[in-house]
Amino acid sequence: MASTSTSPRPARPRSPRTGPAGHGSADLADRLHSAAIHLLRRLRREDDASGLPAPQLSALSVLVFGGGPITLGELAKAEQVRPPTISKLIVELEQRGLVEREADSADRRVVRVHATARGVKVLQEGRQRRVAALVSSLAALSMRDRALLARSLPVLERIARGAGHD
Amino acid sequence: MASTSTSPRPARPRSPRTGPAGHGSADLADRLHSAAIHLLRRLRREDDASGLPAPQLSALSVLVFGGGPITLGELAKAEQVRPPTISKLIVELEQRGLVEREADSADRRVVRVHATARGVKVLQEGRQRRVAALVSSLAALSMRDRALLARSLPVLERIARGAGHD
DNA sequence: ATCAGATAGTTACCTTAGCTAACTAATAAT
DNA sequence: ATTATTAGTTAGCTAAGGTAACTATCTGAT
Repeated sequence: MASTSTSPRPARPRSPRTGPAGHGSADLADRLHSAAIHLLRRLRREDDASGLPAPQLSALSVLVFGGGPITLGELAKAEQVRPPTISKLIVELEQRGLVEREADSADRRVVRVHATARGVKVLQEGRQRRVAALVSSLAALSMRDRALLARSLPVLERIARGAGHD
Repeated sequence: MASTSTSPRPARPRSPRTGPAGHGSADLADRLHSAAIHLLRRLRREDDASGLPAPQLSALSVLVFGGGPITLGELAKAEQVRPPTISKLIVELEQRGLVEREADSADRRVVRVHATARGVKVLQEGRQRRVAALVSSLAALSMRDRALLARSLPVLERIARGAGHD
């Protein structure tokens, strides 16, 4: 059957809730919100098969691909969470042997963290495991839909980061 | 400056992590995952300003827009979570006076829930509050980007629901 | 040189979301 | 009637997120 993507929106696609009006930024925002919730719920379940929880994976990937050790404060900012949240998160990653702390010689308040070799390995494996289900969904899409998604991702990423916010 | 959206992807848009290769379904999945995490984190913070937590809002909106009372099992399925999760969630919504249970006369095992008048009201207010920040981000997008996002949403929704999964 | 303020993290404590396992209660099947 | 199945709940776990209050260090005035 025809993919739903190319038609702009057939009244109410299939979601049980489309919001009040059905068009405009509010509706868009609402559906985006809902889609994000369900996407993450789905990924969380897949990932429980021995992967890392999503926030830990996310933080670890900052460490691995961010190039070099960074401070907890920088990490908190990158991950858009409060210091205590990062603090705990790092403790857990540390207990799993995936990251290590290093002291800053100049300023002894700051703590820098970097991924261990095992952290890098686990990240890559976990990433694969986690996205495997997504990949199969993506593979099931038509080329057009996949291309559409790929093109809209930068936009998505910008608003996820809070562009146009303050 | 030019919006980043229309160009497919300028090497590394601005995210500190783009993944290993930088193309293919795995990369797409990875970035989608990351975007969803950050989007929800952002919304959670906005919403704490007196709104409901995201999962509660999501469940409530199923009740409000789903048309008529539904059983906990159906709700669990709609929300893609396990029964105990829904059970607790409903308890909380109930304590806030936003939903009510009703017994099924035919089968006394099942519990149906429906939103109260207050539930409907709170949903609408909460929804507005929650998406307000998103709306402002969306409003800051170019028309092209917004249209792009709108077109890709049905695809996003499908994969969020697990299409092509099993 | 000291002492007030700012900054980086941590600790303690709370709420919520999600899960599995084990349970109760009710219905369906043999 | 007994057994099996189904709907929800309870108990107990892990983890993410937050605020408030704390320690430790650094910076800047005086």
